[in-house]
Amino acid sequence: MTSLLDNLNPEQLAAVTLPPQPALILAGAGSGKTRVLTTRIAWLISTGQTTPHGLLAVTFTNKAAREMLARLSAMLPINTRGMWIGTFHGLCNRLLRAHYRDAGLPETFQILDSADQLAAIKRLLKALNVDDEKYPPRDLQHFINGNKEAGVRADAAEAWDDWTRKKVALYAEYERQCQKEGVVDFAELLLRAYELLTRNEPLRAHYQSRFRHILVDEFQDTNRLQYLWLKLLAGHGGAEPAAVFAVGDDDQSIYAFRGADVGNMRDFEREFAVKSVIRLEQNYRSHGNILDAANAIIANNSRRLGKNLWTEAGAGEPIRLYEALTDMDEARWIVEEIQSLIRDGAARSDIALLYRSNAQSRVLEHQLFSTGIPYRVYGGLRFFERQEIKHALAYLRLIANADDDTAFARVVNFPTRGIGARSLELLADSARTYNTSLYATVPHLAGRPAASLAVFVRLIEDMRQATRDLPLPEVIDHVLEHSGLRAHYRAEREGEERLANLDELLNAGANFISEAEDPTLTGFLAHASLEAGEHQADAGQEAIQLMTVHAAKGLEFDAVFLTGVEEGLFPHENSIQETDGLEEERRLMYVAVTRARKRLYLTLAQSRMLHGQTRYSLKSRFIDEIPPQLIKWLTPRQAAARYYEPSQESAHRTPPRASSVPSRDLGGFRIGQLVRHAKFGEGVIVSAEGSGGDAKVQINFGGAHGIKWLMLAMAKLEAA
DNA sequence: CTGGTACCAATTTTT
DNA sequence: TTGGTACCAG
Repeated sequence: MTSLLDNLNPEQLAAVTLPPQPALILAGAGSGKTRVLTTRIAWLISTGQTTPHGLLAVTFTNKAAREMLARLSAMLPINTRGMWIGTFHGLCNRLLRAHYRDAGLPETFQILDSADQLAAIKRLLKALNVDDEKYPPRDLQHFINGNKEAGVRADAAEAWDDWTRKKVALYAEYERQCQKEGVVDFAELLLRAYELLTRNEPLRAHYQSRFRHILVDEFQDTNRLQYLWLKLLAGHGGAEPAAVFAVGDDDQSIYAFRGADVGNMRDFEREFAVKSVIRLEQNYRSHGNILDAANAIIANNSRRLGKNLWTEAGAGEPIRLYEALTDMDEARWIVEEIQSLIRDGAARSDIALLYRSNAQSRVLEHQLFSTGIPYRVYGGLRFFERQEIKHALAYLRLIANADDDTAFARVVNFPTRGIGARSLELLADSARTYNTSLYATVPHLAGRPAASLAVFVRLIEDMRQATRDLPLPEVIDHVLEHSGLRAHYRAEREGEERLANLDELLNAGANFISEAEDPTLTGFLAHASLEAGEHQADAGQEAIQLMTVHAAKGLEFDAVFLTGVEEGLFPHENSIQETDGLEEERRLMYVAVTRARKRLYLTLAQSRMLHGQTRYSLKSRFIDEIPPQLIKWLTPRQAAARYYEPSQESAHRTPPRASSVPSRDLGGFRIGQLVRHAKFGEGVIVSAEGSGGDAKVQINFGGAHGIKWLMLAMAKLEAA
């Protein structure tokens, strides 16, 4: 029993053994957060304070939930199956399945992923003849999800102008459509579960008395609705509220753009009158210099809950900084450095290349590829998002729930069976008149298109009959064969991979029934929506790891190359306009830096190809926020000066694409040159117009002043 | 219904 | 530059 608590540091121990009361654990990067969370659960159970049945633990990703379960089984000889440990969406799905009638849903309700939701919205706009220029489907999707995540239904949504009123009306129409089809989107899972518990007193009382302990991971990433859901489930304000154990790090909140609200941490502290705030600041991951840099960067943010990382490990190596001329040079240099790291015995999978935006990966990939270094890029399409898989799932969904119009529309003519846009329009109109689903409307239709539609409906009916009593993998196999999907991809020139993926779907089905708690077709379909597949699989593979900084959250590597550390890129130029955008970028920088265990490289390029044109940028302000003594410049100081400066040093260098820049009389200045302006400070000349006395130059001064056009004659520039 | 082409926009993303 | 989408001809 005590062995459970061995090797915890004092703060971790304090957190794990807190009495049952609201607690907020501020867990810094690499401070053993998951360990504290799982040990807390194990401790609660092994000391008899609760049973596996009496607690609920919630995470954001399936990966985190799985890891928690795995660690828990290693700590305690209990069967974790059936425990309420999972993602917000997974747990809400479970709740809604168990009480589908009370929630007003069909037993086999389907879950729309984001792409399905968008398709459903487009279909709705078409059916209602709405101008999708004025109401872009994407905006509407954002509007609907934003409202749902704030806990606001269409009938409660406020509108001050016609445009918003129309959006609210469309939101209401969308709700109706989903209800009719028996489908729920991701946000709906949460909102529906929340409303179920709000309205159904006995049910609420049941779960409130059952879950006496609620543990929340990554609390800083919760949105408003998730917070309300937790508050409700905890019985906050009641006589015997559950003990909510919230773990998070406000400095690692990087998902505000998708609704995460760090404010929930403060609200939690206040509303739950949290007495125990525990800071986990001892870091077990990185060397001192890296932590010092991270601390220094994040100290520039205001409104922090406050935290400073430290380590017992030594200072370690300095942070290496390399400034290249172009993005290609940057990539070339990185790859050379990687080769030398590998020569020195580094494992490829312990080296990561991080970037702010996905577009940056191309150059890096190109260089790695041509050098023959194995690499892996994270963040592409996931298994259940592939076209052929979505098609197969659509057939399965129709078998489970024929009213699912999104699934219907997806495969009614795939493989092609002569059902064109005309017929579908006709069908959709009819469906509107009868207020039935597309599928159910088919028998009402007359004429030629009706015949081919009827054949399709017949096909689905036959498949449903034939698979009624088959085990899941055989159901899938039957559908693949009889839908014509296999034949279609067999005939396609490059269909081999798709065929292989379809076979993989069979395996997924087989795995599912051997492991799942709900081994039904409906269960499998929910699984496919909620767990689209691993972005972060094959971590053990011997390859260099490439990913965005966002995707790297939670991971760690011996050596990290953070690339493109430039104004405009990181911090991203768009973020400057957003409220608190810069602070979120800084948190992102903090996350990036704290991924490194031993060695951190920051790299940047003076010019970079972006959107088909060359862009010139300055080094990121975040570099200036790192104490200079922690940094080792790998670029000689004079080389860090701009190559296009008319100095002897750079005279022998070939300015890239010099010939493509039209030569103009810019009074001795050149495009790309670093200059100083009396008021705006340092900047790079990005482009120019006119020449001689009329010459105007566009200068990128970085975030504070941005990009400006100036009359050369007036600006009194000097070379910096 | 397929294939071509013209146009546009272009962070970050889990469920 | 790239990728996605939207529209038109065959």
